Amino acid sequence: MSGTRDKILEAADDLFGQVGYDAATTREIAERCQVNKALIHYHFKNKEGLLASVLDRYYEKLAGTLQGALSGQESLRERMLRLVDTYMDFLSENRNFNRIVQREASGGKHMDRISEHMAPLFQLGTALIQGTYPSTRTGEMSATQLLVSFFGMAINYFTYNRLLEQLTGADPLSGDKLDMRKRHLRRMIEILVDVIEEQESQHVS
Amino acid sequence: MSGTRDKILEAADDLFGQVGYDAATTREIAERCQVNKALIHYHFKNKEGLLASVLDRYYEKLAGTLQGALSGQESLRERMLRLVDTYMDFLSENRNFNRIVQREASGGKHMDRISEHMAPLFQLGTALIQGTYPSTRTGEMSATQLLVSFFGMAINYFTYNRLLEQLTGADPLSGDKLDMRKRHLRRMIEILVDVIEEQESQHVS
Amino acid sequence: MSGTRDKILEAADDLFGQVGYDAATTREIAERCQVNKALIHYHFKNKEGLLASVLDRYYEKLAGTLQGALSGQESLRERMLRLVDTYMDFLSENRNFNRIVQREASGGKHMDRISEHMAPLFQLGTALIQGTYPSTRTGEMSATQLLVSFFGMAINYFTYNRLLEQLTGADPLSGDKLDMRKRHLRRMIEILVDVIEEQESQHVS
Amino acid sequence: MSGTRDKILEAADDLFGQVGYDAATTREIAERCQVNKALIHYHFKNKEGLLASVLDRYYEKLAGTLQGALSGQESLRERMLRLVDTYMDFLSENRNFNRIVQREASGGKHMDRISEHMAPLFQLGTALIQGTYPSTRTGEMSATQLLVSFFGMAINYFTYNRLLEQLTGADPLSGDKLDMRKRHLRRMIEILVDVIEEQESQHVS
DNA sequence: GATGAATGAGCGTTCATTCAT
DNA sequence: AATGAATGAACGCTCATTCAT
Repeated sequence: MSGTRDKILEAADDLFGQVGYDAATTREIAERCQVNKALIHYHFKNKEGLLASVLDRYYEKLAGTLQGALSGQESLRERMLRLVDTYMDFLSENRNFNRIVQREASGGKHMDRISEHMAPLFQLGTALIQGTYPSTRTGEMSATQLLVSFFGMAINYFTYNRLLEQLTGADPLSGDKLDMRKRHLRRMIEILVDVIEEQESQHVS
Repeated sequence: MSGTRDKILEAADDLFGQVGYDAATTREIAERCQVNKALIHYHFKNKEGLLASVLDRYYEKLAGTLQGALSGQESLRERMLRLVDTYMDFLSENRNFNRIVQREASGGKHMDRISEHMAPLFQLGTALIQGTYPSTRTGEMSATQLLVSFFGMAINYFTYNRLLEQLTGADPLSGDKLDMRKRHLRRMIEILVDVIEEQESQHVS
Repeated sequence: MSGTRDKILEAADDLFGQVGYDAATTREIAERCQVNKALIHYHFKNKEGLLASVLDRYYEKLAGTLQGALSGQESLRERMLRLVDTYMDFLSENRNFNRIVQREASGGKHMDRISEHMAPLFQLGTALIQGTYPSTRTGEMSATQLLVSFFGMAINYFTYNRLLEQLTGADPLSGDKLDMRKRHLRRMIEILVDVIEEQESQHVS
Repeated sequence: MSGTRDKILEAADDLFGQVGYDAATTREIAERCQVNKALIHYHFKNKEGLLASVLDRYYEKLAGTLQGALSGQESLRERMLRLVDTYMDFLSENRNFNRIVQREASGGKHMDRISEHMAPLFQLGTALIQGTYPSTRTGEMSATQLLVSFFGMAINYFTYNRLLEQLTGADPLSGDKLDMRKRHLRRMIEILVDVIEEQESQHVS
């Protein structure tokens, strides 16, 4: 049993989340989990491999979580409402995830690795929407445009939580505030699905 | 004449945008603009001071741009439609801006400086919306929630443009694609303002 | 085996002695002992830590040496005569010691560390003298005044040895000249102990 | 009128005294006297030239002071008593002098310059003593030995004033304490001149 | 005399990584 | 699986000094 590997992963996850990949040092990671510095390279080959493992772990968890939310027999509207909740919960419970991904996705050498992880999730989403609503295949309200928007709405609440905290004086990640945000996003879903369904009826005719 | 200062700013802007603040080195910045390494510290005191100057320059430009878009006698709806266009153009013409800000806003030591810059812009936005639509003072469709959402929709298109490129096979930042995104966002504005105005009429009664 | 640590200490000792702490560079220390520059920081954390270790080593040696000289059953006069010899031998055999200490004791950031090392030695000396000759507790011939004087007589011969060399044309640190200096200091001891014992007899009456 | 030159000298004197030649930077010297950094090189050629000027100024002052004390028709004993007072006053009024000299005399590249300054003063002293007391030409109580001793007694009180302050809890450079030290040194003169005069009478016979 | 900009060398320090044990 | 020592490259930064104006 290699509890060491997990301890390193945990520490790296924390430090990457707090200061970013480049500012994080193997020395501090090793110190945080009380492990010899050289062991990081023994277990993960190098610093990049460590980040890859951290990301892999997250996307594995995320894929499972989202799949669970998307499956089922309810209407797409219902499943999307559930998805938003699930995703917000995931971001809330794994705050380092968004911190790491937002940073590395904004350019730099790890951008592609993240793209690779997200592509199948994104494609699953567009396929699902387009399957139900053919009118979303193209145009200004295409599934792609909608997904990017929803993705942005969800993620940015976490990315700029410090700004929001400063502006509102309250912790945006507390249970209350997070619930309000989830209500907002569900409302957005309702509004947009209404719009799409109306557009769909015109599209068919 | 202090063209040197500007040359350094330009180079730093580029490198910060490409690899991030931490991965950027003063040595490479100096090389890129053919300037002595020590001059960076002469003109900006610090690597941190250099980032601060880069950010200041952007937020100065942005504040001017947004103010121009928000002023005028048209309805708020009109002004918001114009604002979205203006903001998207700004992000398109200053692509490093989003790269730098997204990274540094996701935690780390420069988060607060960014918050300080964005706070007044954000407050201006909420004040404007709440002034016209009192029903947006609280609740799931509050001005704050709406602003975070719009901000996220706009920004994320740029943040994940590489993912979109990979998925669609086309450059999301080309004129065509960018116009489509702007149309999407304007449509979102129309939809939401409709919703708010209806909600407003009920709120008054 | 940590011979590396000692090699670094030796080289640092030499260079600090020759050019002073500030003018000494870690790079040259590393070169002198054929050791990787980074190892200095691995073993001593800091350039400051390196100086601290150099000083500690000296004061440890010195404390042992002086304790050996002061112990015994002979009269204080005898022990002081022996002490002077021992101290002069120590300074002669560890010439960098005086060079380093004189420089750093003359103000600057390491002054306090040196004071801390010397304080117990100094206090031991005064206690010993005052114990034997109560009349030296205060006044112009107090133990403190006498110790400072003797300390100065001994040290300055080394500090200004280059001046003396220039004036006399001979090496003041050669065996002959050093012996003469030791005879001078012993004679000073004899003279002053005579004075103190006479003063003591008047003091008692 | 070049008040600038003097302002620089003053600032350099202070900083050299506080942190030493190597740790002092031209930038801080320039800042302290509100003068452009480049002007230091205009007025003093380089940093070494600045130290040379600082030292020259001191030794000029010192030579005048000592000459005044040594001249006169009184006995050598009287003149030496006066000299000790004068010298201690000089050290007290020019505390940076001793700080700078002790540091640079302890090895390093400025040692020789200091030796050159001190040699004539030292030779004057030995000539004077040997002229009056021929028995001090050689031996353990030679004029040279005596001068080194007195020099050391005087100087070391200032060099180790911080240690003394820590040990006694009082400022050794206050008027009271300084007077006591001067009394001690005068007493030492009396004692030693007595010894020499006795030795002299035996030497003649 | 005085200044702001510029320079090249070098500073102490830290990095990810390797290696022998 | 684990460790302490070692490595070479590079880091941000500061230095004394120069130069054109």
